[in-house]
Amino acid sequence: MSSAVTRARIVEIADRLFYERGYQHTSFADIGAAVGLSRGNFYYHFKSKDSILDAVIESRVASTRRMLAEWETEHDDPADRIMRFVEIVVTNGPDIRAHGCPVGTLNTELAKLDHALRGRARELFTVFRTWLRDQFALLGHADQADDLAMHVLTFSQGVAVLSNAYRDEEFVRREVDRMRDWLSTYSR
Amino acid sequence: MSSAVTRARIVEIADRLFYERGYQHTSFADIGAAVGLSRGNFYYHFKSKDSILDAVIESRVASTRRMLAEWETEHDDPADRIMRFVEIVVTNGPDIRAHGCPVGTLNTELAKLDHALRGRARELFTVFRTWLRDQFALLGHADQADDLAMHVLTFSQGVAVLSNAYRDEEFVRREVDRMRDWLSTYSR
DNA sequence: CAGACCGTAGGACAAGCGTCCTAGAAGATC
DNA sequence: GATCTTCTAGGACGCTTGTCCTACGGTCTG
Repeated sequence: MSSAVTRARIVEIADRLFYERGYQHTSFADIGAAVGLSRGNFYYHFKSKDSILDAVIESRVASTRRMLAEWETEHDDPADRIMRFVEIVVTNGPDIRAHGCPVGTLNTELAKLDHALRGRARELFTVFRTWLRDQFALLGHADQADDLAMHVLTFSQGVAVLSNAYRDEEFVRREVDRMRDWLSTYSR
Repeated sequence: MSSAVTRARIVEIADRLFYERGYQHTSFADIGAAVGLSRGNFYYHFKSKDSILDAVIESRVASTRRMLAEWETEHDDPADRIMRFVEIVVTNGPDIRAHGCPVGTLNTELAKLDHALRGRARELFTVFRTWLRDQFALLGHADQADDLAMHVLTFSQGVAVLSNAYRDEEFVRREVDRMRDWLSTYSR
């Protein structure tokens, strides 16, 4: 099979495993078994575990950008776009209850490891942050847009951690409602 | 040295290392080196790594209860007590920026590992949750006390994750201010 | 002083890890 | 069809992990 295709499959599966079990707790052998490749053969595609992580982060950044761009075409009102983000914790509820937020948990893990790719992982937050900032600016709050963006991120991370700990769907719904009320005071 | 004293020292040091570097990433050898004991000798005090974790969680639960009891003697107004909790993210700012919230990150890690002690770690959240609930009940909001308690926890976890990712002190301050305003609508 | 007991040191162990190597299969090129 | 490149299998390597064992130095009891 072509190298590019195999590489993409490795990244896709590593992405899922890193999310579900964490980076440290996912071994070369795990990825190899899931992809259907021998462990040693990995070295042809990726020279180290870190380089797989790097590719996974890059892939996540790209797909996040795609998703946000799509939301912009689907909603004209920036407030609707922001709510679309807020509701991720409902839309992806089952995954988040089981494994937390992909962005938050990766950042938390890499911070503990003092990992070289910590900075790259933070970019994932920044993609959302700048996008949210832009939406608040469009709503006429350019002066405090970044602050409001960070507040929305704070909400989503808090909900993710606690819904993961308690596996409580109702709690998520109540927090989303609260967020909707808060957001309405910043809408047109 | 007496067994009880050594045991307590192991727990104390393991507690710190688990917080700073994560559970998985802390080895028997690490703890041994930090305590000043040979690796093998550990088996005299703890029969497994999990049993150390269990002791660490127990110790954290106990010290959290002590702290909360102390806050009750220091503040008569439940709103002041809640603010004392809210301000943890400022008081322990440097640690949280460096290593996240001890409770949140442990729960997140154990969830990924699908670890047997996940439930015990959740107790740490519950200690805060029930205490906050009691404070809101004292403020006359018994009907929605648990919901409000969870909202405060959501705030603290969200702030912890993001201040850890961005190492941003100003952000924390702004979120605490926002929380203070929100809380004032529930005070007497 | 003799013996029992508590705490320790240090290494053996099997397994798993990330990394690396080599030989061969598969496929493309001429 | 021969040759060269691309991809793969499978295992060796050195290291670290959690676990376990045995033998030694202290301390206290009779």
